[in-house]
Amino acid sequence: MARDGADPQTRILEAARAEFAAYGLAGARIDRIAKNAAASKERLYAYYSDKQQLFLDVLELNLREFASDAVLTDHDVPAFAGALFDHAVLHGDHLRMIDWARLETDGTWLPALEVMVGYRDEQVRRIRLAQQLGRVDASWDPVHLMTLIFGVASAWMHEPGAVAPRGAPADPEAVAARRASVIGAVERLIAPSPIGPIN
Amino acid sequence: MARDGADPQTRILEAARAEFAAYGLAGARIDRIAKNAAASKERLYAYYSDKQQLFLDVLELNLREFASDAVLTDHDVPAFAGALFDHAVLHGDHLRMIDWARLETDGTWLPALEVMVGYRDEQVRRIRLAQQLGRVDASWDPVHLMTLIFGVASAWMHEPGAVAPRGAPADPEAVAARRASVIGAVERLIAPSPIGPIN
DNA sequence: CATTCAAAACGAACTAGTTCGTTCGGTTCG
DNA sequence: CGAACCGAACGAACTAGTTCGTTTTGAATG
Repeated sequence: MARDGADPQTRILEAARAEFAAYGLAGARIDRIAKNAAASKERLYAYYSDKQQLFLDVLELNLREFASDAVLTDHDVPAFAGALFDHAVLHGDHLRMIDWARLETDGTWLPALEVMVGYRDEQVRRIRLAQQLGRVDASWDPVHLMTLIFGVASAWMHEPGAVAPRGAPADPEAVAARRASVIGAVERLIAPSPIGPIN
Repeated sequence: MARDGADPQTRILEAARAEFAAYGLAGARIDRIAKNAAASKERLYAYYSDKQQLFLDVLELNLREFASDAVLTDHDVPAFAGALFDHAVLHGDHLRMIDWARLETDGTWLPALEVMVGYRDEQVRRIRLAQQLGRVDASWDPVHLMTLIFGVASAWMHEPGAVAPRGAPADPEAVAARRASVIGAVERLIAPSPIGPIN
């Protein structure tokens, strides 16, 4: 499954990534991680103190990749939403991992959580700048708008009706249509002065 | 925890509701459910065939309550979003339960899923009607819009940054502000012909 | 009102299986 | 040689589900 030429530590982390995303912290099996990593449990526990620590390491890694992948640039908020959507589609595991963490932990992410908070604050700052530049309606609370954009971009991943039976077929045409809807929605959200004076 | 005067079967179901919402299917403990229900395991297994069946029963119950609680009426889509938001705030357990089910099952909800699909289809139908009445921009694919509205209404529950440490303080003022943002967002989403001809 | 009796419920122990984390002898490789 | 690694096994803890003897309930009956 994951017998890359990489060193065992990396192979284990990579296998853990898939395992935790699929089954969560409680459902993940250490034996399965070791097996899929083509490594021994002895090695796994040589590198990671215990199951939960491995879980948190995986979570932090995912969040770092996410935070460096989907960034608000050029004050283009719709494009940002598109990037969020793309990341969610391409790395569905990351979204699942965040959900697992939210559900299974009592808030002791500490290291991983800081990554998320720092990322969030930075994007909020950029939204505020976009507002000053007139690209985003100034009446929005930027923190609220940020949350709403996340909600819109990940709407399809949390859709209760869409129970893609473990690994969606991911019809490219449907995905493109959804992406367009997300971007269109965000454009409507940020449109300046929808009622107020015409510039 | 839940020693209502009700019969054991109901007490068990109620205790299971809290247990599964908090810990999920894998994390829930049968012993804990029985204890909190002030019932014996012997009774639990007399009423429910096994753990997963109990989980699915709880899920279906939650979905039914949800489906009868948040309904699109009077072609008022923003009010519908408000109702969704209110339900999510008041019954955070239901949202958690849906997330658990999405993450922990391979799609074998069958009974519970039909409730959700039926509900979803009905609301989509009403959105389509609202479009015909000019209350919602006709250029929206109603299914897409439905998903987006769900995403907006539940944005705060899926917010990765907001790690309300198990049972949020739920500052009423902040909740009201979030509710207003959700409704405002949906109003912007559905506003007819933002660019097209002026009727 | 008192008695009876079967169903419902309790509680505690038990079975059988699973899983984390550890240990250890053997093997490869630098 | 020694460090890294594997594979296999093991112990301890935990947990779903079962069993069984006892107690409570509640309705019918005399």
